[in-house]
This record gives sequence, C-alpha cells and structure tokens, in this order.
Amino acid sequence: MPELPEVEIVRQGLIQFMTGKRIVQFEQRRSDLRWPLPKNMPERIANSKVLNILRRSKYLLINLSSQETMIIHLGMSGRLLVLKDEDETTTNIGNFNFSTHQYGKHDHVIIYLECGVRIVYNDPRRFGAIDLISTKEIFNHKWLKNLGPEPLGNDFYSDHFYKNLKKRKSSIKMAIMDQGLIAGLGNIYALESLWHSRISPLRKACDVEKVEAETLAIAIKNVLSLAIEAGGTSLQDFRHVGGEVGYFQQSLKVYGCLNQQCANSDCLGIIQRVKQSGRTSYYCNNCQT
DNA sequence: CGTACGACCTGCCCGC
DNA sequence: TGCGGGCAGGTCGTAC
Repeated sequence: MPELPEVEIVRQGLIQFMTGKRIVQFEQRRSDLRWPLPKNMPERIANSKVLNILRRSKYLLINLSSQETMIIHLGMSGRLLVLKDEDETTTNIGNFNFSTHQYGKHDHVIIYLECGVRIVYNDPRRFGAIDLISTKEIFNHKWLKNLGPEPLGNDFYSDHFYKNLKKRKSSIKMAIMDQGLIAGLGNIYALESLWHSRISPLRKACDVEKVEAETLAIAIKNVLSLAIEAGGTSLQDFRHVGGEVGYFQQSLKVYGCLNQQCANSDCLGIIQRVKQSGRTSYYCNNCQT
C-alpha cells in the first residue's frame, strides 16, 4: 500500500508524538510479521528515547538514544496509529498510566511512550517488517544498502537515471519500480509519473530517449511532492497516524481509471488496463507512446 | 548480473 | 446465503 508519499506522511505524523519521548514498553502481540521480530527487541529498546525519525525509500528509521535504529516497513497493509489516553480507566505500566484498550487481531505491536501515548502497528496481511540495527550501521542494513537514489533528494540526477534506463531490457514501468534504480515508487506513482510524461508503461526502458528521461524524472518529483502535500493516497488501507485519509486519490489521472476518458484535455484516448509482471498497469493508449 | 515469476498473508468483492 | 476465484499499495528467493 504505502509508497514513498504515504510513508513520508506517517513519518511527519510520528515526529510530533515520538520525538524526545521515552519508550516505556515494546509489546509484541505476535512474534513475527513478515519475518520474526528481532531478538530481545523489548529489552533492547525499553527506556531509550526517540531522538529523531527519518525515511529512506519506504522505510521508516527511528533513531533511539540506545544508539540503535528501529526500521519499520509497512508492507502492503501496514498502519501506524497514535492512541492518546484520555479515558478514565487506566492500567499501570511502570510509573505510567495507560487506559485500557481493546486491541484488534491485527494490532501486532504496541509501542508505549511516556505521557500515555501509544503507537499501534496494525497490519492485516503482515507483509510489513520491523528490525533493529546499530545506528552507525544503518545504511549497511540489507534492506537499505542496495536502494537507488531518493527521487526527492539531491543525488537523483536525470543523466544518471537515463544511463541506467539504457541498460534495462525490461519495460520502463518495471524499471522505475525497481528500488535499486530509483527508491520509493510503487505501482500507483510509477503509473501516474508515466502518464504525466506521456510515456507508455509498456515501452522498453532502453528505448526511452534522453529528453523523455528528463521529463520522467521531473514528473516523478512532481507527482511525489504533490502527493505528500495532499496527505497521500488512501485507496483502502492507508491512514495518517491519527486515522485521517489522504486526498491524492482525487488527483490520480490513470491508476484505477479503466475505461475513463484520458484526463489530458487535448486527448480523446480511453484508459486501458494490462498486466505487467503480475501487476496491473493503467495507461492511455493514445497519448502515452 | 538482469529478468521473470511464485511465494508470502488476509480481506474484500464479484459471479454463480 | 455460501463458496470459489481474483484482486490489492511490496519485497524476497529462486530459476533461467
């Protein structure tokens, strides 16, 4: 579910509740998500303070005063929700009071912070993952070390992007969803970026011209930036940490728009749907070539 | 090494 | 109403 913009929205939401706060307890309501949770996770992070929260691609990086970093990936259906305790009934955890709360069966991990705030990790499909690693080793972590440049960062250059596309025999759509080539795009934003660039997702990556690669690089930055400004895309599962939806689905031009007229005002095309490597693609077969 | 595909999981929606 | 099939924002391991 969550692509770069949604993870960024979650990060911005978590910052205000977690930064500078002490973790009083880490509760595992099951011992595995996609993989087993790290050994001794509760003991290793208990009593540490949250220094800051960063994002790399679709991963959240929570830096702790214990000199370790918690890495969280939301998979397809993961959510992080903030629970604030303003109820009457409370239970003591250490020196802190938390109201009693009915957890759902997909509430897998609860992070208890001082001041009665809890962060709930909910993930029906359990494709998400959590790990803990020494902060100074963070970018050697196997999940992070092979990621390509951040499209909104300073080291995403369109000439390098173009040269990498030239090496690929796969479709342009599969190429830009390859996290090693460029980090953070998923199915929705890959297709939206291609629509704005008027490039067909079916085109071979190596056939994309230099000027088109430049257009695509700009479109990717614009689409991601606008999606973040709109609070992300909430098709089904995605929510902000306070439960709010994002509004970028109103700005989607092709994703999910099967049989609709192309949103380009000078185009009379109809949006098509096709499978590419098992994933659904949408595109206009008139203006996207 | 690049590429393609199945696997991992649950819930929901559709058609019969 | 119930059941089976297909679908969903992602990533990894394996086989060519």
